[in-house]
Amino acid sequence: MSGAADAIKPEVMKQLFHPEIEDVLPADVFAALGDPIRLGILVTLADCDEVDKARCGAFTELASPSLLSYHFAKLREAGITRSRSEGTVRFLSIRREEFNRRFPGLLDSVIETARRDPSVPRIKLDV
Amino acid sequence: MSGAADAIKPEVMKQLFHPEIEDVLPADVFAALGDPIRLGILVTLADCDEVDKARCGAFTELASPSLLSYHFAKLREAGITRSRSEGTVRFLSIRREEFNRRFPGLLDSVIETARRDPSVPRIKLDV
DNA sequence: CGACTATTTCAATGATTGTTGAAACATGGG
DNA sequence: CCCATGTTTCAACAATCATTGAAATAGTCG
Repeated sequence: MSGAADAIKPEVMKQLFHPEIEDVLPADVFAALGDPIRLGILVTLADCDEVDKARCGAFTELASPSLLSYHFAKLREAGITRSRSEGTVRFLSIRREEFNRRFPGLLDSVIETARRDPSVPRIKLDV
Repeated sequence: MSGAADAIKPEVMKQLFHPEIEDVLPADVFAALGDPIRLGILVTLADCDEVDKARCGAFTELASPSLLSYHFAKLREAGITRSRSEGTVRFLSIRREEFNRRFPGLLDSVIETARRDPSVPRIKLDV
């Protein structure tokens, strides 16, 4: 429109839906946890969360890209994770503080449960 | 077979399947918890578990008998509850000790989570 | 712009789920 | 034995789920 070059464009990829934490229902949370791949994503995130640098593309050992995207959406829509875009890459993290406020103590025991169990697949993120 | 009258017949209703607690997988547990009616059954049981006198028929506020039976089976097959028959009636209880041994701390935070949330239906058992 | 990479979306599929109502089964009591 | 009661099973159904592969989209870099 104006003659000025739109040089400084803040990288804003399409925003994905994240529910308000108050709107998250327990049954939906548990349903989201009821799949081994998603539990694998969760424990992998939990073991990497301190750096907050878990690229979506780093999970390909768990499933194909498109299937991963499906499972990422399930976790995100259940209020468990947050997806943040940075340039061409998308990062995934656990909504720890919010989730702990909404369901105190639940996340820790879920993660511990999943972490302890060999049926839950996990990968080593190369951060 | 023998001429003796089979007078003393211990009341044995058809045995329902209960998995060994070691065979229970976290993903199946969470899937079983991923339904509001089943969470309602669980918190109702939790609030009545001390007496261990929760008749299956006492849950009819939550759903129809046949639907209840379906949800009871889900909880049972996920290793969360135990169904015990006594004459014509069936009683339901939480497999607390076993479950706590298998997944330490999980059950308590699940029950707390469900108990706190108004989206989980609950009933008052008339014991 | 055009090629390239990362990720999501779409369409299609078979499997599983939650629900309903009718039928079957088990037990106890006349 | 027949009946009443409590509970499960069965058959059906629409809805959702997990999975696949191809296509679309967003951003980066030449």
